[in-house]
Amino acid sequence: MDDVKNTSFRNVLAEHGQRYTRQRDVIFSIVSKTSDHPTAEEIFLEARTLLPSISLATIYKNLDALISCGLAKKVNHTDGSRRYCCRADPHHHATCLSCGAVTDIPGTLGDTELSRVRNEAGDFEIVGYELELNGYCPKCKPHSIS
Amino acid sequence: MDDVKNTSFRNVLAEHGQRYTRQRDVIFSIVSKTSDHPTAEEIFLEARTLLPSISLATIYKNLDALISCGLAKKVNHTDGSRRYCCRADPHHHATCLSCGAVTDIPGTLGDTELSRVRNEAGDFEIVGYELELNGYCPKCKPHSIS
DNA sequence: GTATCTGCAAATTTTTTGCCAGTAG
DNA sequence: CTACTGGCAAAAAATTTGCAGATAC
Repeated sequence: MDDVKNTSFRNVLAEHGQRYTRQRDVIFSIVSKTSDHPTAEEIFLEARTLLPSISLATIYKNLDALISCGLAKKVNHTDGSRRYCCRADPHHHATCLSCGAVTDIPGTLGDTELSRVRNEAGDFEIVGYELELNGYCPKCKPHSIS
Repeated sequence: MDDVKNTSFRNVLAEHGQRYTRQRDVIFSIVSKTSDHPTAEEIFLEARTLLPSISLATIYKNLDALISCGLAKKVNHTDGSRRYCCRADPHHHATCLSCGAVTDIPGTLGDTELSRVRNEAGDFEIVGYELELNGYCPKCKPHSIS
C-alpha cells in the first residue's frame, strides 16, 4: 500500500519535472499526516527529527515544489499565519478564536448550495472552494462565555 | 449619514478603550471602501496620499487596533499573501488563480447548509464562517483553457 | 554525465518594538 | 493632566536567493 502511494508520489513529481528526494518525501509525509496545518517552521522542526541536517530553506523550496505539483497548498488561517496542507479529501477548516487551533471538519458543500454560489459569481469561473469556520473548540468553549 | 457612521466608529473604538485618531479613521475607510483586500503595504501607500507622514508601523498598529475592536480582520489568500478587510455584510471571496485578484461575491450560505456543517462540527462551536473560492476571473478565463 | 537538489549564509521582505514627543478625552 | 498614539529607527521574524558540493536519473 505504501509502496503504491510512494510510486504515485514519485510519478507526480516526475510528471512535473521534479526529482524524488528524501527531504521531499519527509516534508510531504509531514504535511499529509498532520491533521492540523503546520507552518513552515513547524514542518522544519518535525523534519529535523528525521533529517537532522535539513535546513529551513529546503523546507520552503520543497513546499513550493510540492505546491507546483498540486501535492500541497497554502491555506488561509484566520489568525493570519501562513500554513500548509496537502490536498486530500474535501473538508472544512475550523479555527478556534481562543487558542488558534485548527480542526478539520469533514464534508463538502451541497450541490444546491454550490450552484447558488456559482450563480452569484456570474462571470467568475469557480474551480474550487474552501470553507473557513471560526468559533470555539471544545476545550475553549467553557471560557468563551466571559 | 456619514456623521452617523463616524459616530458609531468612535463609539466602537471607545467601547474598546481605543481613541479616535485621524490615522485610524483613514485606515479604516481605506479598508472598508476598497472591495479588494489590500495588504498592509497597499494600505500604507493609499494612506500616504492623505497623510503623507504616516508610517508603515502605524498601519500595522492600527490594523491590530481595528481587529481588536472587530472592525477589520485579517484574511489570507490562496496565494499566501496577508490581507485585510472590514467586517461588512456577508460575502464570499473569490481569488483568481491566474492573476491573484480577489473579487467579493455577495451572499451567505443557506441555513440548511449551515446546520449541516454545524452538525458535522460536533463539539466545535461555530461562530462565523468564510467561503473562499478560487477559479478564474472574467479577464483571465479565456487564457485558462491552455 | 548533467540537471536538479541540498544546506549554508547572506539578502530581502514583512512585521513588531521601544522610545519620546504629540494629542485625545 | 494622563494614558493612549504617531512616527522614526532599530529589532525580530519570515521568506527568498546565490552558490558549491552532493545526488537523482
